[in-house]
Amino acid sequence: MDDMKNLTIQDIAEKAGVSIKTVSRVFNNAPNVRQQKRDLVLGVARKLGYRPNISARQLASKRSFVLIHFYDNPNMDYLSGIYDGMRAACSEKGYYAVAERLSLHNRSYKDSLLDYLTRTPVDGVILSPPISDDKAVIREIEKRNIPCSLISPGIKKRHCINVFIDEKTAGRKMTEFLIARGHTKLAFISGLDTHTASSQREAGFWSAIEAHGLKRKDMVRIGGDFSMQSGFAAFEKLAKSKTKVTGVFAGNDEMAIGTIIAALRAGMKVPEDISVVGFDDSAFARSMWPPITSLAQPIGEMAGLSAKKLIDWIDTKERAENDFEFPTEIMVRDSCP
Amino acid sequence: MDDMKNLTIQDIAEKAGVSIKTVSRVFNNAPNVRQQKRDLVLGVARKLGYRPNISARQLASKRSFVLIHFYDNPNMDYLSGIYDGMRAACSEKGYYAVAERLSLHNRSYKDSLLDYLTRTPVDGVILSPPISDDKAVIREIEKRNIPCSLISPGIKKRHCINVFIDEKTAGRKMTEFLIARGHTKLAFISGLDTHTASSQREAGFWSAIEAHGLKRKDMVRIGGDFSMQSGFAAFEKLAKSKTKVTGVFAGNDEMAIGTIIAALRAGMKVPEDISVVGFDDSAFARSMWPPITSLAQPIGEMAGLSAKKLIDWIDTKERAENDFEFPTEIMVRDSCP
DNA sequence: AAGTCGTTTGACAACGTTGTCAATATTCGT
DNA sequence: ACGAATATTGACAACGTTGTCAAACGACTT
Repeated sequence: MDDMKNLTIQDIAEKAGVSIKTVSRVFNNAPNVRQQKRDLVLGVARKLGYRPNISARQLASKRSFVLIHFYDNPNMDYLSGIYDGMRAACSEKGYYAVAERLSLHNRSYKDSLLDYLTRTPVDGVILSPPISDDKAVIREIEKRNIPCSLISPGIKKRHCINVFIDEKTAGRKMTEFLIARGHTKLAFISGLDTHTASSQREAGFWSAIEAHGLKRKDMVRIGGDFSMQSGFAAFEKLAKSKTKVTGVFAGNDEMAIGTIIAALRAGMKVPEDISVVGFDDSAFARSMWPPITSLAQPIGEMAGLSAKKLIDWIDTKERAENDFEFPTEIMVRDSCP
Repeated sequence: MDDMKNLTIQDIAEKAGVSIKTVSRVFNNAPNVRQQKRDLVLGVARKLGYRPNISARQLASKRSFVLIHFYDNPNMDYLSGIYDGMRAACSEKGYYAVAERLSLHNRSYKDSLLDYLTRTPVDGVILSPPISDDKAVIREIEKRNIPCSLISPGIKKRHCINVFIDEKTAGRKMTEFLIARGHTKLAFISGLDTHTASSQREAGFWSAIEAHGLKRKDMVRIGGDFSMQSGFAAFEKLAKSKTKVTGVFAGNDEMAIGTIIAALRAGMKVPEDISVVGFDDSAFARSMWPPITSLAQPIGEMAGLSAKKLIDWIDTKERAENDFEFPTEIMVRDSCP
């Protein structure tokens, strides 16, 4: 079964009666090929099941056909959403999707970035929070003229593609959801300060409070770090607080889980005694008991669009648009029904 | 910064005063190169910072330098352990690590496998449970003469590399741990039946029960499916059971988490009222509250060895040994201190 | 009908490695 | 010390694609 000789551009050229260069042009969507020949070549190629050899392509064109996603936040659910979206878009265009962790805590992260970019040339880069806000990283990429797309950046960069949701509106929407459920004393558990989106969500929270005429002093603001642990700790602080909140807005699902577990341990019922909402709509939010009401962003589509626009940029060497906003949706579940 | 001309084998050959073929030999660890020249070439290459061009290498050698890990179980923690281990071993040898989900539930999974193997040639394959027990998948890989390594296979295949822990002994060890803590009425929550390792763990459980003269009727066996949900359901069944167990052995950490959450909801304290142990030592086991006592297998090392042996096999075209057993360790935490 | 200018096509040389096989060193046996 | 055998080296042609540049083709103009 191993003897199936692989087809080359040569074979297709012969069968179609054109030069190999024309076949090459067709497969690269190059301009200046008569439609008739294009169809002919495509027909022959499809019939024979030809696929261009990647290595030869890379070697000759000095392009790698690789898009890389640098991340730091190890939220697996979010990551695999991005990866899936990237891959779908990439495979459609004959590109490869790669993911690489870049630890910002690590002092030498810049070295590893450089090392990586030098070692394995990449044609395009996607950055997700918190790296999408790291100026040093962005500068290095820019310096090399590598097209770059930022997912949910705190500040949109005009020389990058920016793909995002309106974090503030989302935060506000979620808060209004709690208010609409009759909660008037709320807690907000923030994420890390390095994560700009987190503060925007918080801004949305306060804007909802204000818009609905609720009192700021009925609100409790707790600093977390996106970890389950910090959600747990947040509940402990809440329990000690004089303000008895009935609704908790956690900056992400993991902190929501921590909060719920702590509440259960303290003998409270969720959502009867306290309602909790999360953010990100992760798998755990869905499989937790009770399942957690959470704000979903179409992260797969966002990453997919990132990849697609990046590929356009690489192929045409220019960008049409820069900014792409995506809608969000509240997934209503038992933790705040 | 983009103008740094990349070094080629040619440059190294000139500086070292040898032919390009000799440089090539050195970088491929080919035999029949005098040590003196080898050192010379390596020295020059290191000084200049030369790295072989992957594409050219692939093109000329008709090898892809890619090891792929096919998985189905989407336990992110386990997966990233495998990925990290693979990557460390791969990058050391100039190989690439790729991971690809192969959904066995999906009727067309075989097609996607074929599609994948045809599209992107791979030099070696690593399969993890439950795919490491899928005869059809293994057969397809074998048919193409692609070296293959199985992680924790139910049945060891003699034409594959097998990397595993002694599941039965591990199950027994964990059970004896519970018994040593004074628990005499136990529950075992099994995983999916398709996961052979799970039944072996269970066998270990029963063998410990027998060896310690405990009564089978004091034990409750509950069928789960590795999900948090099923751990939750398991506790509900336990609560209804006439046998009041004090120790629960969950087949993996997610079920352990489900069980604990259900116990908390029912107003029980963990570990005071009921002790729970898990399996896999996942990140969630560590960050849960209480943190979960769990059995750790060195999955990263296992995957690393898989990759290393696979590469040896690819490079030398023959296998030395087949089977590699790894030790396990109980990570004692608060859920059963 | 000839000239002009863009559009389409193709010939052929890269790209940076490894494979093949012949040439040259080195070692060994006597 | 002399072949014979073996270990080491190198020249050069692949590998399958894209880049370059010139040739051929069209459609217009005049």
